[in-house]
Amino acid sequence: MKYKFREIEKKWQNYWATNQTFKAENHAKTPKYYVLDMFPYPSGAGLHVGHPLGYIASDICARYKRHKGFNVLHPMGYDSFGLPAEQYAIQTGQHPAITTAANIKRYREQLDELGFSFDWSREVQTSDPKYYRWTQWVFIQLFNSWYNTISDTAEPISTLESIFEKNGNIEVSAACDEDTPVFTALAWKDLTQAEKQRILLKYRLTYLAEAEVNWCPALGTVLANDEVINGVSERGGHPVIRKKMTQWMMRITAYAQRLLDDLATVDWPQPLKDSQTNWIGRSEGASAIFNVIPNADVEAHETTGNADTLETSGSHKIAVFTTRPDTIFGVSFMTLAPEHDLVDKITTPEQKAVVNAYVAATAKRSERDRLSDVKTISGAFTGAYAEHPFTKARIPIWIGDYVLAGYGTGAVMAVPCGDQRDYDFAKHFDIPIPNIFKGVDITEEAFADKANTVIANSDFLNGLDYPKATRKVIAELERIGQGKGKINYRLRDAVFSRQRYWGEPFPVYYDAEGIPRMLADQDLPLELPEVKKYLPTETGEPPLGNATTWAWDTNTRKVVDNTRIDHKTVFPLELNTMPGWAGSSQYFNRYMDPHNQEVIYSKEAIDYWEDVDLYIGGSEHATGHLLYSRFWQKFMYDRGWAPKTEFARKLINQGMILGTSAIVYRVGITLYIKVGYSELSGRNTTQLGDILKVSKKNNLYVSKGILQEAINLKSENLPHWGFDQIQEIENLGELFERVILKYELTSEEIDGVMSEKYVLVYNVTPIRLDVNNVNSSDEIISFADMTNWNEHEGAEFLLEEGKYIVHREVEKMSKRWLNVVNPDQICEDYGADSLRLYEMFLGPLEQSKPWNTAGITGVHGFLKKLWKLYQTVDESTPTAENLKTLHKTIKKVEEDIENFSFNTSVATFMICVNELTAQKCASKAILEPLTILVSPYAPHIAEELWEKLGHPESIAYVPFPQFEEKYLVESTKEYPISFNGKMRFTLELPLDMDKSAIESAVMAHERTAKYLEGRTPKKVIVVPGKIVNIVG
RNA sequence: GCCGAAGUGGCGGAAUUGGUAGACGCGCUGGAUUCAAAAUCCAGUGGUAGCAAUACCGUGUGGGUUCGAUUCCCACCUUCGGUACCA
Repeated sequence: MKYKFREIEKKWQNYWATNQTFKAENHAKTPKYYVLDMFPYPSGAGLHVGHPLGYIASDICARYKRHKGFNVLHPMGYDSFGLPAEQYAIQTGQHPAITTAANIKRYREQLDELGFSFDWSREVQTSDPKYYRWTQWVFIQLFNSWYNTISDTAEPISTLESIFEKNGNIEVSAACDEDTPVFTALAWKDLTQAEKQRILLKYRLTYLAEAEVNWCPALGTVLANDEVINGVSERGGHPVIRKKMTQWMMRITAYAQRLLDDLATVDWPQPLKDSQTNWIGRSEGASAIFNVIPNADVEAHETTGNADTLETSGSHKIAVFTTRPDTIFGVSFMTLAPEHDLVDKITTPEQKAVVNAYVAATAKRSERDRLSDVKTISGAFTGAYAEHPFTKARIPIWIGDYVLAGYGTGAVMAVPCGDQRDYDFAKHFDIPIPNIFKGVDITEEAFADKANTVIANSDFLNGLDYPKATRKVIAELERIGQGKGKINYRLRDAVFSRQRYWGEPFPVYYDAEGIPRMLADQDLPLELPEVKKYLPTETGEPPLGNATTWAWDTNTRKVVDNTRIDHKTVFPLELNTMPGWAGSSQYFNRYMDPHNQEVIYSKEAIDYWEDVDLYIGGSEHATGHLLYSRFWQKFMYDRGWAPKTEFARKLINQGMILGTSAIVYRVGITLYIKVGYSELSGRNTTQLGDILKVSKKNNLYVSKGILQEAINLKSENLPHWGFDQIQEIENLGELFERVILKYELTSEEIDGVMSEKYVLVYNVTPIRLDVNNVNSSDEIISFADMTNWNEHEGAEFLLEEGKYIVHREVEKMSKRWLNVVNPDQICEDYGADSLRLYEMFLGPLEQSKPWNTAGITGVHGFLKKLWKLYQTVDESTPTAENLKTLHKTIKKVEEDIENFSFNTSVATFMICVNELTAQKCASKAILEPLTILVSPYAPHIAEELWEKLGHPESIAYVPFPQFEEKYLVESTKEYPISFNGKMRFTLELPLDMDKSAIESAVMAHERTAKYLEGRTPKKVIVVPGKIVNIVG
């Protein structure tokens, strides 16, 4: 009988669905096991063969654990809020819910085709009001909580209010805004309700704050850092400015230390833990306060300003954070970030113009742009001076964009002798560089070697090393009240507002005083309103500003028409929506009890399932989803809603499956670009005509626009570009994927820059061939005969329009690159079981590897052989050989699954089937357990064979075969006999033979004599059971 | 720059408490079957030399430890991923 995989697979997929084979119960006598995949965003493109990799691995684990007697929870759902659906809505007017539903339907079909053992009865969709009701609920709980840094836990805000009533906030130690005032109980009682709320907002775990964002006025939205390139928006090229906007924030920084510490408790990949550690960025040091020396001119100037600044003028303090407090006597200036609040207040009238110009210039640049341009030193002197806390010396205060507003206090005490950035700044602006290191030359560069530091010229620190000096100076700073030891984190509170339509609405309205108020739990969900258009409003409000029914009636507790807003009982609702990570930060817990309408999940459910035993997903979520989820989980734990502080015990990052793109380059006009040697570092071995990949690594970006412009010029008119132009062409949006470079000159010195090179750029409009349909691209119709483009790698074609080169590149699968391989077609041609096996067989799960459809015939052939093996099954007693093959396989497969080494177990299956076929094994006693072994990997064929073996019920819960050592016990060993470490021949000897007996047996062998050529061996190494090595 | 991962046949990869390098599969070569093809089956397949037995070389490069190194140590090169004026 033929292996009709299509029929078999359909049959069992229907069986599983009809019988709800994989429905998990929230209770069982057996232990629980929770296997989770990172749920997908249902994109319009559907799945490609790379997507299911992790799902297949997790499905194997889930099925294996069922055989092992665990109660397995293996759910799936969709992270269905997101940008693509919204963009599609903007373009077509189609409601995102409609596109999303269609995409989910398509995803579901594709997933079902692959035979996953998901418990679909627990499906969640983040854009479903029944789901996001609970996202909103968590938000409310965060709002109603504060972080007590003494108990180191989140507590209900009501506890804080009662403390305020009794004692004010003097005794309170909490994660709160920097500008929180100190008050007594008496003062608290005198405050109005609104004032009290404003204070409480400074403590809440989610709060409103002015955050600096990339604002694009033309698009009317905030852009993420990676959506801004060279100060303009990636799409449309509109100018982007840095702007402060009121945004919802998450006080994740309250959890920084715990997020760091608890990494030690989870079994996650080290690289992922490292990225989280870096992201949190803990550094130890000290904070120090420098007093600004009052300046009469500034104060005179300020009196003309508003009254607010007047009361604080004259007593400005600059707080800095430093990891090197021991170098405090080396301070020769201070630098503030251009955005620093004090800049305006301390700048002298003479310097005002210069400073304002500099601040304005910096504001125009995006943060990313600033960071990418580290070579240019710029800054301005404020005219103000600060007083050194110890020497009382006058220290000039500068502003410079090398100081970032968002890190530390946005101000640094500059120690040019000990920090290269300060050193460069000092050199550039001719600021003195005092040396405070003993026996160190600082004429060329700063000295930053902590380990070899001996402090000099530093009063009470003289002669001390780094740790001693640090301790001493911190003690001194504390004594004079101008500083203390401090731990600083790079982690910032997360902006939680998005000016988007397709996201969770905040369950928030604003009262008459503009204070945010939460909806009551029972009023949730607050559903997304209908809007006529999905773009920002003309006044620059987020898309929800277009909704006409978007006001909250506190009497009826219903959403009502905006016209009814009276700020008495009807109030405006929040217009922002939540970011993508909101919905994914709790879904793993919601799966435990997904249909609960009373609570987010029942206590029984979460006490039973506790946490995820195995979480599989991509490493791109290392610092986003996984950090935010850990934060939410800790919060839920603190408030008693979750029994575990970490939601996932073990995590595996599956690698990417890469596609092979076919790219045709048209070799266009040559163009001269001067490239600094540094831009091509490491590539000085490039040969004439090499195809050089343009990437971050060599920092040479060439924009389409510039090339097209240049192509229109004749070579003699080409501009002689200098470094400024190079700077300009870096970072431009539309990047070429490849540039074919040809070196013309080796080196030259221009403008004092060493080793510059002229590079002849042959280019180059890469044309991509659709690897699935080479003939489809009109542009390269000339290549129509290249159906087997693989063979044309590197081939050059001379056509009328010019010269073309064909190139293959392995890269991420993407619709855009035309290199996507569709799993549907594979399932059609070879079956889901083949696809599952093949994806596992490709290589280690964690590794990225290229896809090559041709190879699937190997595993498909294996399945056919397996099928054949079962054609004549009998009740015969298995031979010792049969049993050995089987138990060897059981052992290896079991080990492999436990180690997530799926590729090697597929190889083991192949060996097993090859051996059993050779042995002509037909024994049911062998084939029955083999079916179970294979079933997690190739479930359809396993079910079918199981049925053929006479079992009416599904194989899914049949116990895993028990490995028995006794079948593998050997009496002899094929000893490799080596001479000087080189294996020459093998010799079969009894395993129980002792060392000396082995030695004499080997020495007596005729071939030993041959290799010794009459010499007496110096030494004979015998490792019983392993090897014999004769040293001659 | 910093942090991390990795370099093994034509390709994907296997083997690590140091013990027969290249399992398994793809591809390729030859053969069987077929009118032919597909499919299937058999044999071979790291490189060099040789009819062969066999010899030498071989796990990014250079050293080292060891009877023995893909595995351990030192230095370096390359590729990939992340991150970056973090004070």
